[in-house]
Amino acid sequence: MNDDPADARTTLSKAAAPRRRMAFDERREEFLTKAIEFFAQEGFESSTRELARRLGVTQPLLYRYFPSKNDLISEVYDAVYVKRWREEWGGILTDRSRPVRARLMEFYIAYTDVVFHNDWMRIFLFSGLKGVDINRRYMGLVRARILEPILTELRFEAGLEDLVPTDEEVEFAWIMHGGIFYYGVRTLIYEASILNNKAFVIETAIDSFLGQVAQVRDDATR
Amino acid sequence: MNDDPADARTTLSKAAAPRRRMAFDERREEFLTKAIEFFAQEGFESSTRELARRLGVTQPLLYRYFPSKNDLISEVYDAVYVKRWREEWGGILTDRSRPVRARLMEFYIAYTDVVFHNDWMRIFLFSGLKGVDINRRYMGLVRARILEPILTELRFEAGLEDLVPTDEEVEFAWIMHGGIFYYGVRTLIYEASILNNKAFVIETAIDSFLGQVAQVRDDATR
DNA sequence: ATACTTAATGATCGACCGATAAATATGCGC
DNA sequence: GCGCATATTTATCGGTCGATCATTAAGTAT
Repeated sequence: MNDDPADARTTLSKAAAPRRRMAFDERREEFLTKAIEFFAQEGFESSTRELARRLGVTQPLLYRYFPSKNDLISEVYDAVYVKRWREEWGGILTDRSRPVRARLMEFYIAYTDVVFHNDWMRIFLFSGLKGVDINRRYMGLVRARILEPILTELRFEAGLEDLVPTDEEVEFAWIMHGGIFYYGVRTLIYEASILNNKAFVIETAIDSFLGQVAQVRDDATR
Repeated sequence: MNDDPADARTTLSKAAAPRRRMAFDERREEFLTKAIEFFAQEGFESSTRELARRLGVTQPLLYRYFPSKNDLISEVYDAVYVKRWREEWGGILTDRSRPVRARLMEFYIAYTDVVFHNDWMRIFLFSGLKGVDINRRYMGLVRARILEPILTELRFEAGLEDLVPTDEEVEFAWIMHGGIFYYGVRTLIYEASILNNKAFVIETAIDSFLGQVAQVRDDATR
Protein backbone atom coordinates (compact mmCIF):
# COMPACT_ATOMS: atom_id res chain seq x y z
CA MET A 1 0.00 0.00 0.00
CA ASN A 2 2.79 2.39 0.91
CA ASP A 3 6.24 1.25 -0.11
CA ASP A 4 7.99 4.57 0.23
CA PRO A 5 11.09 3.69 2.27
CA ALA A 6 11.41 7.29 3.48
CA ASP A 7 8.14 6.72 5.29
CA ALA A 8 9.47 4.02 7.57
CA ARG A 9 8.84 5.91 10.79
CA THR A 10 5.12 6.47 10.55
CA THR A 11 2.80 4.47 8.37
CA LEU A 12 0.15 7.17 8.39
CA SER A 13 1.75 10.48 7.50
CA LYS A 14 3.17 10.68 4.00
CA ALA A 15 5.41 13.59 4.84
CA ALA A 16 8.81 12.60 6.19
CA ALA A 17 8.79 13.03 9.96
CA PRO A 18 11.18 15.74 11.12
CA ARG A 19 14.33 14.23 12.54
CA ARG A 20 14.26 15.21 16.21
CA ARG A 21 17.67 15.04 17.79
CA MET A 22 17.48 14.31 21.52
CA ALA A 23 20.03 14.05 24.31
CA PHE A 24 21.30 10.51 24.80
CA ASP A 25 20.00 9.94 28.34
CA GLU A 26 16.65 11.50 27.63
CA ARG A 27 16.12 9.40 24.52
CA ARG A 28 17.17 6.26 26.31
CA GLU A 29 14.70 6.92 29.10
CA GLU A 30 11.95 7.47 26.54
CA PHE A 31 12.76 4.19 24.80
CA LEU A 32 12.75 2.21 28.03
CA THR A 33 9.49 3.69 29.29
CA LYS A 34 7.74 2.99 26.02
CA ALA A 35 9.30 -0.48 25.81
CA ILE A 36 7.74 -1.42 29.14
CA GLU A 37 4.33 -0.38 27.90
CA PHE A 38 4.86 -2.01 24.51
CA PHE A 39 6.13 -5.39 25.67
CA ALA A 40 3.48 -5.48 28.41
CA GLN A 41 0.79 -5.07 25.77
CA GLU A 42 2.19 -7.21 22.98
CA GLY A 43 4.49 -9.68 24.68
CA PHE A 44 8.23 -10.07 24.39
CA GLU A 45 7.96 -11.86 21.04
CA SER A 46 6.84 -8.64 19.39
CA SER A 47 9.24 -6.98 17.00
CA THR A 48 11.65 -4.16 17.58
CA ARG A 49 10.34 -2.66 14.33
CA GLU A 50 6.85 -2.30 15.79
CA LEU A 51 8.30 -0.78 18.96
CA ALA A 52 10.29 1.72 16.89
CA ARG A 53 7.20 2.55 14.87
CA ARG A 54 5.32 3.44 18.05
CA LEU A 55 8.23 5.56 19.18
CA GLY A 56 8.28 7.40 15.87
CA VAL A 57 11.88 6.45 15.15
CA THR A 58 13.60 3.93 12.93
CA GLN A 59 14.36 0.45 14.20
CA PRO A 60 18.18 0.61 13.99
CA LEU A 61 18.13 3.58 16.36
CA LEU A 62 17.13 1.26 19.18
CA TYR A 63 20.44 -0.52 18.71
CA ARG A 64 22.38 2.64 19.53
CA TYR A 65 20.84 2.60 23.00
CA PHE A 66 20.55 -1.13 23.70
CA PRO A 67 23.05 -3.69 22.36
CA SER A 68 20.36 -6.27 21.66
CA LYS A 69 16.68 -6.93 22.09
CA ASN A 70 17.43 -9.20 25.05
CA ASP A 71 19.36 -6.44 26.79
CA LEU A 72 16.41 -4.12 26.37
CA ILE A 73 14.11 -6.77 27.81
CA SER A 74 16.44 -7.24 30.78
CA GLU A 75 16.21 -3.54 31.51
CA VAL A 76 12.44 -3.77 31.31
CA TYR A 77 12.49 -6.51 33.95
CA ASP A 78 14.74 -4.46 36.15
CA ALA A 79 12.59 -1.35 35.83
CA VAL A 80 9.46 -3.25 36.78
CA TYR A 81 10.58 -5.77 39.37
CA VAL A 82 13.42 -4.00 41.13
CA LYS A 83 12.80 -0.28 40.71
CA ARG A 84 9.16 -0.41 41.70
CA TRP A 85 9.78 -2.31 44.92
CA ARG A 86 9.27 0.06 47.87
CA GLU A 87 11.61 -0.39 50.79
CA GLU A 88 9.13 1.28 53.14
CA TRP A 89 6.76 -1.70 52.78
CA GLY A 90 8.81 -3.62 55.30
CA GLY A 91 8.47 -0.75 57.78
CA ILE A 92 4.69 -0.76 57.52
CA LEU A 93 4.51 -4.45 58.36
CA THR A 94 6.87 -4.36 61.34
CA ASP A 95 5.56 -1.24 63.08
CA ARG A 96 4.57 -2.79 66.41
CA SER A 97 2.83 0.34 67.66
CA ARG A 98 -0.23 -0.69 65.63
CA PRO A 99 -2.36 -3.87 65.42
CA VAL A 100 -1.26 -6.31 62.70
CA ARG A 101 -4.61 -6.09 60.97
CA ALA A 102 -4.23 -2.36 60.42
CA ARG A 103 -0.67 -2.86 59.17
CA LEU A 104 -1.84 -5.56 56.75
CA MET A 105 -4.54 -3.30 55.40
CA GLU A 106 -2.17 -0.39 54.86
CA PHE A 107 0.49 -2.59 53.33
CA TYR A 108 -1.77 -4.33 50.83
CA ILE A 109 -3.35 -1.06 49.78
CA ALA A 110 0.13 0.35 49.15
CA TYR A 111 1.44 -2.84 47.54
CA THR A 112 -1.46 -3.18 45.13
CA ASP A 113 -1.20 0.51 44.28
CA VAL A 114 2.10 -0.46 42.65
CA VAL A 115 1.33 -3.93 41.40
CA PHE A 116 -2.22 -3.56 40.11
CA HIS A 117 -1.23 -1.87 36.87
CA ASN A 118 -1.62 -3.36 33.47
CA ASP A 119 2.05 -3.23 32.55
CA TRP A 120 3.28 -4.64 35.86
CA MET A 121 0.80 -7.51 35.81
CA ARG A 122 1.29 -8.45 32.19
CA ILE A 123 5.09 -8.32 32.34
CA PHE A 124 4.98 -10.46 35.47
CA LEU A 125 2.85 -13.07 33.72
CA PHE A 126 4.78 -12.93 30.44
CA SER A 127 8.13 -13.31 32.14
CA GLY A 128 6.80 -16.06 34.37
CA LEU A 129 5.77 -18.08 31.34
CA LYS A 130 9.19 -17.52 29.80
CA GLY A 131 10.71 -19.10 32.91
CA VAL A 132 12.89 -16.08 33.56
CA ASP A 133 15.06 -16.37 36.62
CA ILE A 134 14.19 -12.91 37.95
CA ASN A 135 10.60 -14.02 38.29
CA ARG A 136 11.48 -16.81 40.71
CA ARG A 137 13.67 -14.41 42.64
CA TYR A 138 10.72 -12.04 42.97
CA MET A 139 8.61 -14.82 44.50
CA GLY A 140 11.39 -15.40 47.03
CA LEU A 141 11.33 -11.69 47.84
CA VAL A 142 7.59 -11.76 48.47
CA ARG A 143 8.04 -14.68 50.82
CA ALA A 144 11.02 -13.26 52.73
CA ARG A 145 9.98 -9.60 52.89
CA ILE A 146 6.20 -9.84 53.06
CA LEU A 147 4.75 -13.19 54.07
CA GLU A 148 7.27 -14.31 56.66
CA PRO A 149 7.34 -10.89 58.39
CA ILE A 150 3.54 -10.92 58.52
CA LEU A 151 3.54 -14.35 60.16
CA THR A 152 6.26 -13.36 62.57
CA GLU A 153 4.32 -10.27 63.62
CA LEU A 154 1.21 -12.38 64.16
CA ARG A 155 3.19 -14.80 66.32
CA PHE A 156 4.49 -11.86 68.33
CA GLU A 157 1.02 -10.39 68.73
CA ALA A 158 -0.23 -13.81 69.88
CA GLY A 159 2.40 -13.81 72.61
CA LEU A 160 4.35 -16.77 71.26
CA GLU A 161 8.01 -17.19 72.08
CA ASP A 162 9.00 -18.87 68.82
CA LEU A 163 8.58 -16.23 66.12
CA VAL A 164 9.65 -18.42 63.18
CA PRO A 165 6.67 -19.44 61.05
CA THR A 166 6.20 -23.01 59.82
CA ASP A 167 6.00 -23.96 56.15
CA GLU A 168 2.28 -24.52 56.62
CA GLU A 169 1.81 -20.96 57.82
CA VAL A 170 3.79 -19.60 54.88
CA GLU A 171 1.73 -21.64 52.45
CA PHE A 172 -1.44 -20.34 54.07
CA ALA A 173 -0.20 -16.77 53.80
CA TRP A 174 0.44 -17.45 50.10
CA ILE A 175 -3.22 -18.36 49.74
CA MET A 176 -4.28 -14.95 51.04
CA HIS A 177 -1.66 -13.22 48.92
CA GLY A 178 -2.70 -15.24 45.88
CA GLY A 179 -6.35 -14.45 46.45
CA ILE A 180 -5.60 -10.74 46.44
CA PHE A 181 -3.18 -11.01 43.51
CA TYR A 182 -5.63 -13.02 41.46
CA TYR A 183 -8.19 -10.26 41.95
CA GLY A 184 -5.72 -8.00 40.15
CA VAL A 185 -5.33 -10.54 37.38
CA ARG A 186 -9.09 -10.82 36.98
CA THR A 187 -9.52 -7.06 36.95
CA LEU A 188 -6.60 -6.05 34.75
CA ILE A 189 -5.85 -9.04 32.52
CA TYR A 190 -9.18 -10.80 32.10
CA GLU A 191 -11.30 -7.71 32.74
CA ALA A 192 -13.67 -10.05 34.52
CA SER A 193 -14.06 -8.67 38.00
CA ILE A 194 -17.48 -7.92 39.39
CA LEU A 195 -16.89 -5.27 42.00
CA ASN A 196 -14.55 -2.39 41.35
CA ASN A 197 -13.69 -2.30 45.01
CA LYS A 198 -10.11 -3.11 45.81
CA ALA A 199 -10.43 -2.18 49.49
CA PHE A 200 -13.31 -4.62 49.98
CA VAL A 201 -11.32 -7.48 48.46
CA ILE A 202 -8.24 -6.73 50.53
CA GLU A 203 -10.21 -6.36 53.75
CA THR A 204 -12.17 -9.59 53.37
CA ALA A 205 -9.08 -11.51 52.24
CA ILE A 206 -7.18 -10.31 55.30
CA ASP A 207 -10.02 -11.03 57.73
CA SER A 208 -10.52 -14.45 56.22
CA PHE A 209 -6.80 -15.08 56.66
CA LEU A 210 -6.66 -13.75 60.23
CA GLY A 211 -9.67 -15.82 61.26
CA GLN A 212 -7.92 -19.05 60.34
CA VAL A 213 -4.20 -18.43 60.86
CA ALA A 214 -4.13 -19.48 64.53
CA GLN A 215 -5.75 -22.77 63.61
CA VAL A 216 -3.18 -23.42 60.89
CA ARG A 217 -0.39 -22.55 63.33
CA ASP A 218 -1.71 -24.89 66.01
CA ASP A 219 -2.29 -27.78 63.58
CA ALA A 220 1.25 -27.55 62.28
CA THR A 221 3.05 -27.20 65.62
CA ARG A 222 0.89 -29.81 67.32
CA MET B 1 26.20 -27.61 10.29
CA ASN B 2 23.87 -29.95 8.49
CA ASP B 3 22.33 -28.52 5.36
CA ASP B 4 21.12 -31.75 3.84
CA PRO B 5 17.52 -30.98 2.87
CA ALA B 6 16.61 -34.70 3.04
CA ASP B 7 17.30 -34.42 6.75
CA ALA B 8 14.59 -31.90 7.46
CA ARG B 9 12.58 -34.12 9.78
CA THR B 10 15.19 -34.85 12.40
CA THR B 11 18.24 -32.72 13.04
CA LEU B 12 20.05 -35.51 14.82
CA SER B 13 19.88 -38.65 12.71
CA LYS B 14 21.67 -38.46 9.40
CA ALA B 15 19.74 -41.37 7.91
CA ALA B 16 16.49 -40.33 6.22
CA ALA B 17 13.62 -41.05 8.56
CA PRO B 18 11.29 -43.76 7.27
CA ARG B 19 8.11 -42.24 5.92
CA ARG B 20 5.40 -43.59 8.19
CA ARG B 21 1.97 -43.48 6.62
CA MET B 22 -0.79 -43.15 9.20
CA ALA B 23 -4.59 -43.10 9.07
CA PHE B 24 -5.98 -39.58 8.77
CA ASP B 25 -7.89 -39.44 12.07
CA GLU B 26 -5.09 -41.08 14.01
CA ARG B 27 -2.49 -38.68 12.65
CA ARG B 28 -4.70 -35.71 13.31
CA GLU B 29 -5.20 -36.79 16.91
CA GLU B 30 -1.45 -37.20 17.34
CA PHE B 31 -0.81 -33.71 15.95
CA LEU B 32 -3.38 -32.10 18.20
CA THR B 33 -2.16 -33.85 21.35
CA LYS B 34 1.42 -32.89 20.68
CA ALA B 35 0.39 -29.35 19.71
CA ILE B 36 -1.21 -28.85 23.13
CA GLU B 37 1.99 -29.91 24.83
CA PHE B 38 4.16 -27.90 22.44
CA PHE B 39 2.26 -24.60 22.58
CA ALA B 40 1.89 -24.95 26.35
CA GLN B 41 5.65 -25.18 26.68
CA GLU B 42 6.76 -22.69 24.06
CA GLY B 43 3.86 -20.32 23.66
CA PHE B 44 1.65 -19.72 20.66
CA GLU B 45 4.28 -17.60 18.93
CA SER B 46 6.44 -20.65 18.39
CA SER B 47 6.81 -21.91 14.85
CA THR B 48 4.97 -24.68 13.08
CA ARG B 49 8.37 -25.88 11.86
CA GLU B 50 9.51 -26.55 15.40
CA LEU B 51 6.25 -28.34 16.17
CA ALA B 52 6.69 -30.50 13.06
CA ARG B 53 10.25 -31.27 14.04
CA ARG B 54 9.09 -32.56 17.43
CA LEU B 55 6.47 -34.66 15.70
CA GLY B 56 9.09 -36.12 13.36
CA VAL B 57 7.26 -34.93 10.26
CA THR B 58 7.71 -32.11 7.79
CA GLN B 59 6.07 -28.76 8.38
CA PRO B 60 3.76 -28.71 5.32
CA LEU B 61 2.14 -31.93 6.52
CA LEU B 62 0.50 -29.97 9.34
CA TYR B 63 -1.37 -28.01 6.71
CA ARG B 64 -3.10 -31.11 5.39
CA TYR B 65 -4.72 -31.55 8.79
CA PHE B 66 -5.28 -27.95 9.86
CA PRO B 67 -6.01 -25.16 7.37
CA SER B 68 -3.87 -22.64 9.25
CA LYS B 69 -1.86 -22.19 12.41
CA ASN B 70 -4.72 -20.23 13.95
CA ASP B 71 -7.16 -23.05 13.29
CA LEU B 72 -4.82 -25.45 15.03
CA ILE B 73 -4.58 -23.09 18.00
CA SER B 74 -8.37 -22.83 18.16
CA GLU B 75 -8.58 -26.61 18.40
CA VAL B 76 -6.01 -26.54 21.19
CA TYR B 77 -8.20 -24.09 23.11
CA ASP B 78 -11.23 -26.27 22.58
CA ALA B 79 -9.44 -29.43 23.69
CA VAL B 80 -8.25 -27.79 26.89
CA TYR B 81 -11.09 -25.51 27.97
CA VAL B 82 -14.16 -27.33 26.72
CA LYS B 83 -13.25 -31.01 26.52
CA ARG B 84 -11.67 -31.16 29.95
CA TRP B 85 -14.62 -29.60 31.74
CA ARG B 86 -16.41 -32.30 33.76
CA GLU B 87 -20.17 -32.04 33.89
CA GLU B 88 -20.27 -34.07 37.13
CA TRP B 89 -18.61 -31.20 38.99
CA GLY B 90 -21.96 -29.48 39.29
CA GLY B 91 -23.47 -32.60 40.81
CA ILE B 92 -20.82 -32.75 43.52
CA LEU B 93 -21.54 -29.19 44.60
CA THR B 94 -25.34 -29.48 44.70
CA ASP B 95 -25.64 -32.84 46.48
CA ARG B 96 -27.62 -31.71 49.53
CA SER B 97 -27.28 -35.04 51.30
CA ARG B 98 -23.82 -33.95 52.43
CA PRO B 99 -22.44 -30.88 54.26
CA VAL B 100 -21.22 -28.12 51.98
CA ARG B 101 -17.72 -28.31 53.40
CA ALA B 102 -17.36 -31.95 52.34
CA ARG B 103 -18.72 -31.12 48.89
CA LEU B 104 -16.29 -28.25 48.53
CA MET B 105 -13.39 -30.47 49.48
CA GLU B 106 -14.35 -33.18 47.01
CA PHE B 107 -15.03 -30.70 44.24
CA TYR B 108 -11.75 -28.80 44.56
CA ILE B 109 -9.76 -32.03 44.72
CA ALA B 110 -11.45 -33.18 41.52
CA TYR B 111 -11.24 -29.78 39.84
CA THR B 112 -7.55 -29.32 40.55
CA ASP B 113 -6.88 -32.87 39.39
CA VAL B 114 -7.84 -31.57 35.95
CA VAL B 115 -6.56 -28.01 36.13
CA PHE B 116 -3.26 -28.42 37.96
CA HIS B 117 -1.35 -29.70 34.95
CA ASN B 118 1.41 -27.86 33.24
CA ASP B 119 -0.24 -27.70 29.83
CA TRP B 120 -3.65 -26.61 31.16
CA MET B 121 -2.15 -23.88 33.35
CA ARG B 122 0.24 -22.52 30.75
CA ILE B 123 -2.31 -22.48 27.95
CA PHE B 124 -4.74 -20.71 30.26
CA LEU B 125 -2.17 -18.03 31.06
CA PHE B 126 -0.91 -17.71 27.49
CA SER B 127 -4.40 -17.36 26.05
CA GLY B 128 -5.38 -14.93 28.79
CA LEU B 129 -2.51 -12.65 27.85
CA LYS B 130 -3.51 -12.86 24.20
CA GLY B 131 -6.94 -11.56 25.18
CA VAL B 132 -8.67 -14.54 23.63
CA ASP B 133 -12.43 -14.48 23.95
CA ILE B 134 -12.72 -18.10 25.10
CA ASN B 135 -10.70 -17.21 28.17
CA ARG B 136 -13.23 -14.66 29.37
CA ARG B 137 -16.01 -17.13 28.66
CA TYR B 138 -14.24 -19.65 30.85
CA MET B 139 -14.19 -17.19 33.75
CA GLY B 140 -17.93 -16.75 33.31
CA LEU B 141 -18.32 -20.51 33.46
CA VAL B 142 -16.38 -20.70 36.72
CA ARG B 143 -18.61 -18.05 38.22
CA ALA B 144 -21.92 -19.51 37.01
CA ARG B 145 -21.19 -23.21 37.50
CA ILE B 146 -18.89 -23.19 40.52
CA LEU B 147 -18.89 -20.04 42.63
CA GLU B 148 -22.56 -19.08 42.50
CA PRO B 149 -23.73 -22.66 43.17
CA ILE B 150 -21.38 -22.84 46.15
CA LEU B 151 -22.79 -19.62 47.58
CA THR B 152 -26.35 -20.72 46.95
CA GLU B 153 -25.73 -24.02 48.75
CA LEU B 154 -24.22 -22.13 51.67
CA ARG B 155 -27.27 -19.86 51.84
CA PHE B 156 -29.51 -22.93 51.80
CA GLU B 157 -27.49 -24.60 54.54
CA ALA B 158 -27.73 -21.41 56.61
CA GLY B 159 -31.53 -21.57 56.33
CA LEU B 160 -31.89 -18.38 54.32
CA GLU B 161 -34.90 -17.86 52.09
CA ASP B 162 -33.16 -15.80 49.47
CA LEU B 163 -30.68 -18.14 47.76
CA VAL B 164 -29.25 -15.58 45.31
CA PRO B 165 -25.74 -14.49 46.32
CA THR B 166 -24.70 -10.84 46.29
CA ASP B 167 -21.84 -9.50 44.20
CA GLU B 168 -19.82 -9.20 47.40
CA GLU B 169 -20.23 -12.89 48.14
CA VAL B 170 -19.21 -13.81 44.59
CA GLU B 171 -16.15 -11.63 44.84
CA PHE B 172 -15.26 -13.25 48.14
CA ALA B 173 -15.66 -16.71 46.63
CA TRP B 174 -13.30 -15.60 43.85
CA ILE B 175 -10.69 -14.84 46.51
CA MET B 176 -10.83 -18.43 47.76
CA HIS B 177 -10.83 -19.78 44.22
CA GLY B 178 -7.94 -17.50 43.29
CA GLY B 179 -5.97 -18.51 46.35
CA ILE B 180 -6.26 -22.17 45.36
CA PHE B 181 -5.62 -21.45 41.68
CA TYR B 182 -2.56 -19.36 42.45
CA TYR B 183 -1.14 -22.28 44.42
CA GLY B 184 -1.25 -24.21 41.14
CA VAL B 185 0.47 -21.35 39.35
CA ARG B 186 3.19 -21.23 41.99
CA THR B 187 3.68 -24.95 41.87
CA LEU B 188 3.53 -25.58 38.13
CA ILE B 189 4.57 -22.32 36.48
CA TYR B 190 6.95 -20.69 38.94
CA GLU B 191 8.00 -23.95 40.60
CA ALA B 192 8.07 -21.93 43.81
CA SER B 193 5.73 -23.71 46.19
CA ILE B 194 6.94 -24.76 49.59
CA LEU B 195 4.72 -27.65 50.50
CA ASN B 196 3.83 -30.31 48.00
CA ASN B 197 0.50 -30.77 49.68
CA LYS B 198 -2.48 -29.89 47.54
CA ALA B 199 -5.02 -31.23 50.06
CA PHE B 200 -3.65 -29.00 52.81
CA VAL B 201 -3.94 -25.91 50.65
CA ILE B 202 -7.47 -26.73 49.54
CA GLU B 203 -8.61 -27.54 53.05
CA THR B 204 -7.23 -24.40 54.66
CA ALA B 205 -8.46 -22.21 51.80
CA ILE B 206 -11.96 -23.64 52.18
CA ASP B 207 -12.01 -23.34 55.97
CA SER B 208 -10.71 -19.80 55.76
CA PHE B 209 -13.49 -19.04 53.29
CA LEU B 210 -16.22 -20.75 55.31
CA GLY B 211 -15.17 -18.95 58.47
CA GLN B 212 -15.77 -15.54 56.93
CA VAL B 213 -18.53 -16.03 54.36
CA ALA B 214 -21.42 -15.39 56.76
CA GLN B 215 -19.84 -12.10 57.78
CA VAL B 216 -19.47 -11.02 54.15
CA ARG B 217 -23.09 -12.02 53.49
CA ASP B 218 -24.39 -10.05 56.48
CA ASP B 219 -22.33 -6.96 55.69
CA ALA B 220 -23.63 -6.86 52.14
CA THR B 221 -27.31 -7.48 52.89
CA ARG B 222 -27.37 -5.20 55.90
C1' DA C 1 28.72 31.61 8.97
C1' DT C 2 31.68 27.30 9.51
C1' DA C 3 33.28 23.12 11.42
C1' DC C 4 32.61 19.27 14.17
C1' DT C 5 30.33 15.83 17.00
C1' DT C 6 27.01 12.40 17.00
C1' DA C 7 21.94 11.46 16.82
C1' DA C 8 19.31 9.46 13.42
C1' DT C 9 18.26 7.37 8.96
C1' DG C 10 18.60 4.22 4.71
C1' DA C 11 19.97 0.10 2.94
C1' DT C 12 20.83 -4.48 3.47
C1' DC C 13 22.19 -9.29 5.23
C1' DG C 14 21.10 -14.02 6.62
C1' DA C 15 17.75 -16.52 9.14
C1' DC C 16 13.21 -17.74 9.95
C1' DC C 17 8.18 -17.40 9.40
C1' DG C 18 3.29 -19.16 7.45
C1' DA C 19 1.63 -21.03 3.55
C1' DT C 20 1.19 -23.22 -1.32
C1' DA C 21 1.98 -26.43 -5.15
C1' DA C 22 4.24 -30.10 -7.34
C1' DA C 23 6.60 -34.48 -6.80
C1' DT C 24 7.02 -38.88 -4.37
C1' DA C 25 6.19 -43.23 -2.09
C1' DT C 26 3.40 -45.97 1.13
C1' DG C 27 0.03 -49.26 2.13
C1' DC C 28 -4.52 -51.04 1.08
C1' DG C 29 -8.09 -53.35 -2.04
C1' DC C 30 -8.30 -56.25 -5.71
C1' DG D 1 1.66 -58.85 -7.24
C1' DC D 2 -0.45 -54.65 -9.24
C1' DG D 3 -2.80 -50.37 -9.40
C1' DC D 4 -4.37 -46.57 -7.13
C1' DA D 5 -5.75 -43.27 -3.61
C1' DT D 6 -3.57 -40.29 -0.75
C1' DA D 7 -0.27 -39.53 3.10
C1' DT D 8 4.05 -37.37 3.04
C1' DT D 9 7.96 -34.89 1.26
C1' DT D 10 10.58 -31.48 -1.53
C1' DA D 11 10.94 -27.03 -3.23
C1' DT D 12 9.70 -22.49 -2.97
C1' DC D 13 7.33 -17.84 -2.40
C1' DG D 14 6.60 -13.39 -0.14
C1' DG D 15 7.09 -11.39 4.21
C1' DT D 16 9.19 -10.42 8.73
C1' DC D 17 12.74 -10.82 12.07
C1' DG D 18 17.25 -9.15 14.74
C1' DA D 19 21.24 -6.98 13.67
C1' DT D 20 25.10 -4.27 11.11
C1' DC D 21 27.15 -0.49 8.50
C1' DA D 22 27.62 3.42 5.71
C1' DT D 23 25.41 7.82 5.08
C1' DT D 24 22.96 11.99 6.47
C1' DA D 25 21.69 15.95 9.11
C1' DA D 26 20.76 18.34 13.60
C1' DG D 27 22.58 21.09 17.06
C1' DT D 28 26.52 23.31 19.35
C1' DA D 29 30.89 25.56 19.83
C1' DT D 30 33.76 28.68 17.67
